Amino acid sequence: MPRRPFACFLVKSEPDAYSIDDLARERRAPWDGVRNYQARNIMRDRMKKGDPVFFYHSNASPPGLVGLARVASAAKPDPTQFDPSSPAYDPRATPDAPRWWLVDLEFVEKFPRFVPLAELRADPALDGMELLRRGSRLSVQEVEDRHALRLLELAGARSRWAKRIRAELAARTNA
DNA sequence: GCCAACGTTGGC
DNA sequence: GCCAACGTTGGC
Repeated sequence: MPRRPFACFLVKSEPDAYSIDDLARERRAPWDGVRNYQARNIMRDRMKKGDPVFFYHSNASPPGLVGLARVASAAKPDPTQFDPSSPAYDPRATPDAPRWWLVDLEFVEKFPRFVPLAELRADPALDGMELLRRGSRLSVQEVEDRHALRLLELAGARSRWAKRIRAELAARTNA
């Protein structure tokens, strides 16, 4: 039984709250505190262990694409929803009926080239990306193959794993 | 700091 | 089910 082909994703984070450097330091982190149903559904239903995840800095100056991570776990309940001392506490959730889900992310690389939002917007190859939609606020998004391939090119991704992903995306996109 | 766009809540 | 009010996101 062949493994499902990977799908690509993107997460946004405000670097003041949690940056790519934080993930680089921690190596691996639960992507907790997400309180949007669409974003939850993507983590719970779409992300699989081993999928590539682009890391984007929002509310930064300038905002832009900074690195690459990888889904490192299956989806599981977000423990912060049960913790009254957490800002992400949700009194409606119970361990028997969790409302919010997360996956763990692991650090892969900080890109050699930071790609500012303005450059992403100016690139015709990225037309149609969720991130670039007017008024888009979704903090966990799926990324189409052709867009993922372009992002890896623009950022000059150089990790061995990124190169493998890139080759596979190129093959898939041409198929 | 401003403000447009968005998602959620809650009255009806 | 509608929709106004509200809080949040995030670019600029």
